Amino acid sequence: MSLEAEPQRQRLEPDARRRQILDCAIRLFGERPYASVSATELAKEAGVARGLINHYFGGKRDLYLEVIKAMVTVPPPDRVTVPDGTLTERADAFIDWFLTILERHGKTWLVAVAGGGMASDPDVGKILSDADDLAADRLLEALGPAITEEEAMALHPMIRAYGGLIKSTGREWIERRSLTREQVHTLLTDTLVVIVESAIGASHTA
Amino acid sequence: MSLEAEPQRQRLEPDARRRQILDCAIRLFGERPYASVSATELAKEAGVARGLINHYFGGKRDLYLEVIKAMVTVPPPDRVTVPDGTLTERADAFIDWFLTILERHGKTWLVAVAGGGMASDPDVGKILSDADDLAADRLLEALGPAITEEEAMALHPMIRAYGGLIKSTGREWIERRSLTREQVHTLLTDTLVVIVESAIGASHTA
DNA sequence: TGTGCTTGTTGGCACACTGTCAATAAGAAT
DNA sequence: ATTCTTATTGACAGTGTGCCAACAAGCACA
Repeated sequence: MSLEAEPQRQRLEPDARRRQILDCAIRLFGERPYASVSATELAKEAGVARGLINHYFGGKRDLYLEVIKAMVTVPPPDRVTVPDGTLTERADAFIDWFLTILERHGKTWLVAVAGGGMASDPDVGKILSDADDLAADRLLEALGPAITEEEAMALHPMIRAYGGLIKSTGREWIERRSLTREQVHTLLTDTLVVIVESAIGASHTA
Repeated sequence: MSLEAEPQRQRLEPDARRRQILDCAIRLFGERPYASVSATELAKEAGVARGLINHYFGGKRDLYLEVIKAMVTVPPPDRVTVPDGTLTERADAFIDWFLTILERHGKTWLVAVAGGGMASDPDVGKILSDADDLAADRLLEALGPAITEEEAMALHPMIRAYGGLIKSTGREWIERRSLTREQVHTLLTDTLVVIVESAIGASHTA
């Protein structure tokens, strides 16, 4: 007796449907660990048949890879960092910018960098590793002309490692609330400067 | 026709059987990620019925928690670190000792600290977090009387975060082989000294 | 040596989850 | 109104897991 009975099924453009499922997956995987989110629940939450997930993404696992990829791609490549200044000033500015965007997307970012709980998975590890590479490049770029090209090459793996410090420090700040933003800022800036100066000094003497 | 037909079933002491299954689980979970190791395979590998795993550990998940717990408990509480010397010397000695034991148990350690691929799981996270706490305590203790009790309190979360740097740096060294032991040694020592001095300096002025 | 008992051990049952795929119908084109 | 494309569905088969009653290995006792 309804005037406009909604059709049982709603046809959407493949891209739209794919995006809808992906958004729903990002939300659910952001709240609970991978294993505790069933494809059935995911489909129900998205108001879709479970088979559609396999149709669009191949499988639950593949969908999860997309989620992680979307999560680690969060930070936009802003360029608000000062283009000149001493190494310390540059590092300071970069960390400050990063902490600001971390203050917003912090929760999501933490889930992502933890691998969502599957860091040992080769494919997941690859995604996270690539994200680390990109982040390291961004950071080295932000430090600007203070370092040469070959110095950047040598620094790259160290900055990758430094990324681990960023993550754990961020976790202490956002999740455990055991550090203030000022403490985090100081710690990350100081260590970054030391790492860069130490490595550059070593490369100069070598 | 066998002279001494082995009995189909072999009765073991509960502790022995439990240890046997746990050892087997440590080996398998150390090689492949959690999801790809089935309880069936685990039981077959251990030469036991699958039901026995549930009987002794409750479930595959609970067994996994035991494995992680066993893995992160690897580092023995040695006391070879120099009891006196400057902060830099102490840090240097500690890092050197740590890198040496890491050279042996490195592979296992990396699997463990990555959460084996389930870091987002609350229970797994708790185990890793406790391990981080213990490691931070050990490190602060190794730095010795150079820092006071309340300084150690304030430093604790920072050292926890520093643990993240240790992990990522160790991964670059052991897994990716993008850094040499000397580079790792220098990086970790320098950053540790800076973190401690910076925090202590701040607490002195405060 | 034979018998009974304790309990470590087994195999099968029921349930949940996942990937696959042919059948279905929503929506545009005619 | 009808046809056609294809997004969408529901069911099926396979696999993994927790649970539990039945079984027997090894010890104690007569």
